[in-house]
Amino acid sequence: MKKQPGKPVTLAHIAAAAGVTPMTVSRVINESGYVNAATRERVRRVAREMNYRRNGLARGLKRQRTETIGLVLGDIANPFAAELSRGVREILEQRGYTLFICISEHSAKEDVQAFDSLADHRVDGVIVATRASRLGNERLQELIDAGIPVSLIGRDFRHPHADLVTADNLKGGYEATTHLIKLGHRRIGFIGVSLTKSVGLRRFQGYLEALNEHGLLIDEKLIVGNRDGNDQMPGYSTEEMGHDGMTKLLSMKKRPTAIFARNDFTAVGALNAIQQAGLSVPRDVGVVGYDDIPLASHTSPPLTTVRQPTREQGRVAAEFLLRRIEDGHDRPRAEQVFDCQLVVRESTKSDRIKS
Amino acid sequence: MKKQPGKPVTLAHIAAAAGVTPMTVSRVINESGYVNAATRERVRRVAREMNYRRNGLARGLKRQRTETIGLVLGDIANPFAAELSRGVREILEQRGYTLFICISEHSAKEDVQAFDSLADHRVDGVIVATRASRLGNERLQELIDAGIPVSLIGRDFRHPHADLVTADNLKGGYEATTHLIKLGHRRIGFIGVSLTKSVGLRRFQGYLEALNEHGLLIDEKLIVGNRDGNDQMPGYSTEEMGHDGMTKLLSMKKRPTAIFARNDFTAVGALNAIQQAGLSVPRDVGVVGYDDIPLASHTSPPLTTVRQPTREQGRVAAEFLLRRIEDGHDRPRAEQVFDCQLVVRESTKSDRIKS
DNA sequence: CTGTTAGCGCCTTCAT
DNA sequence: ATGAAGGCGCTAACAG
Repeated sequence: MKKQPGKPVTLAHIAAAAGVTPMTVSRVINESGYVNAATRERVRRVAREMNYRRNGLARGLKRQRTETIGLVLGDIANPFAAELSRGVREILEQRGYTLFICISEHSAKEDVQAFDSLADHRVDGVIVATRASRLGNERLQELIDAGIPVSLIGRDFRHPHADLVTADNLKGGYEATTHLIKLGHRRIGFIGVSLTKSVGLRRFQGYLEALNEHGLLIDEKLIVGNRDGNDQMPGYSTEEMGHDGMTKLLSMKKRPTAIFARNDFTAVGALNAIQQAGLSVPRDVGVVGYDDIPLASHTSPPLTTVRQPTREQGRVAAEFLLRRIEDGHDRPRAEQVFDCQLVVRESTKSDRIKS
Repeated sequence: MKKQPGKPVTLAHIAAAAGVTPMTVSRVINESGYVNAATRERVRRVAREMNYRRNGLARGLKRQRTETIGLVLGDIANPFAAELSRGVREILEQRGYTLFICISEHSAKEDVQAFDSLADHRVDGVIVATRASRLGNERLQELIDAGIPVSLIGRDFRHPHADLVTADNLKGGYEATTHLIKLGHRRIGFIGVSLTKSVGLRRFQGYLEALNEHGLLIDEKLIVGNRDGNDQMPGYSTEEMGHDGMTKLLSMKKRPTAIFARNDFTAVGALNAIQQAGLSVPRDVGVVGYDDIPLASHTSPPLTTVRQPTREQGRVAAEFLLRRIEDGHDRPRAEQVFDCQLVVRESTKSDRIKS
């Protein structure tokens, strides 16, 4: 048993070099079972000298688990996704799991590819934080039925054996809009509707409900975004949507006195469009965003927004998943809905509304 | 061979159900070798009905490759990292590889963990885009020596058998600073020095060289940041550093007339600090950032910055890696340095400098 | 404390 | 066009 140059070192190589069997080496590497102290040291030394790396494929194949979790994200350039993954990692790390992230760039096809890759490589479970799609949901269904533990974050999909974590975006949208109404605004615009993103849709519904409940008419002309369902654009470029949408709203004969943007990036784009038009926030137009990204407190003026406990959602999703991995596929689904919190800053601190 | 509920379906299960041997099923699944058309259809149907998913561990173990690439990123909430990963994915996808991303949160320890996880799970190669550290470099060295193909992006580490892609940050910093000097600025601040991030360090060196070469004195008081080397903060929160650094600079008796920020987030923070102080950009203070993130063209005023071909760097790193995987470990190292490009926008469009 | 046996699920090779 | 044998590298279970 001589090591070939180029081929990876195996337990057998080390065993031969140390004059023991592969099993003993395995015990040393995994620190399991009894091994004579002297033998252990010798094996350790040889393994180190030969630059041994264990083969996770063989190990996983034998043990039927890989201590590995997959996370599917739609968009990597996104403070929300980042914060989520931090929460997930926090939990996984302390439980000894490794996290592999797959990006689907908001495409259903790549979503499916990500699921397949992770399932094929036998991760012990998958956390899915991409938005729903017919294709994606179908494959997800298959995965779960095949017994792969799945935990969902903010994805509009239910299955009796998949856990779900969401934020109450409807209520968040409702509160953001109500905040503007209470400040005296009567013509409130919405920037960033899209028919495919369920999360944004919820926020929009909250906006509609608030208007309704306060007896305000819904004016379609105050609602902008890409409503044709064609929104392949990555999340971060919504600054552009905010900018363009706001510019459009400002060109109206009776422009809105305030706007609610579907997320903070959109709001920042709107902020700049307003300032470029020579108007002032919040004096001429009040602005509310959503997500409370780090930038939100550093814009000028600082942005009123709705905060959701993002990291906590990641943590809980990870905990749900680990529990499911331990308890097995039959565990009934857990669901947790998190409250959102309005964060009032300067961008709505208006005391007189121009009508 | 009856399928146990709960256990995954294997080739053997399908073979039994379809009345063939596992080998035939394997040929159908992989579309390799001759299989009778009728048999093929039958096997396909059974596989579909049983919701078969191939076991990538067994497959990889046998074939000695997984068609899988690992990407190690320091910070996920970062347009730069996002753009990089898009470039990488573009190439990998068309070549049939799957990408798994690991995040190290800018910690050397987690960097090493990521390397180990990926190596253990036998990815075919690793792309590393985290900043250098002693620990990380040591382990990287071991990986490469063990024969794992490695491609580096913007990481200050050289090895005869690892490829490297970088942007010329020194030149970029030099040109950004020279731009300000040519506009007439004489007191130019730098925000965001840190002794550990080599990339930022290069930009800073460019700043120093430009000052030197134009006969300007270097004023230490104009240089702010966390110089104690203690910068565990994630990249995106550098808005805070920009804000705080700028505030500090503005409180000086002779404040700078322009600043160069180590990246766009820092610059945005500075922008807002300036405006909160009641001053105007570029009239009172000119601002230059670095990276040309999408936000940069949507700030008010739009931000002058330095663009690097980020996605292209990802593409080239991926191409280097694939070539190395094909050619084997002995392939000599490839290195490509990309030029950066100054993008002039409103934040430096000053025609009169207040001194 | 250490070794032997066997098999995880798949695919390469050779045989039919 | 299909099957049989064997082994990738590792470890559970049992034997000594």
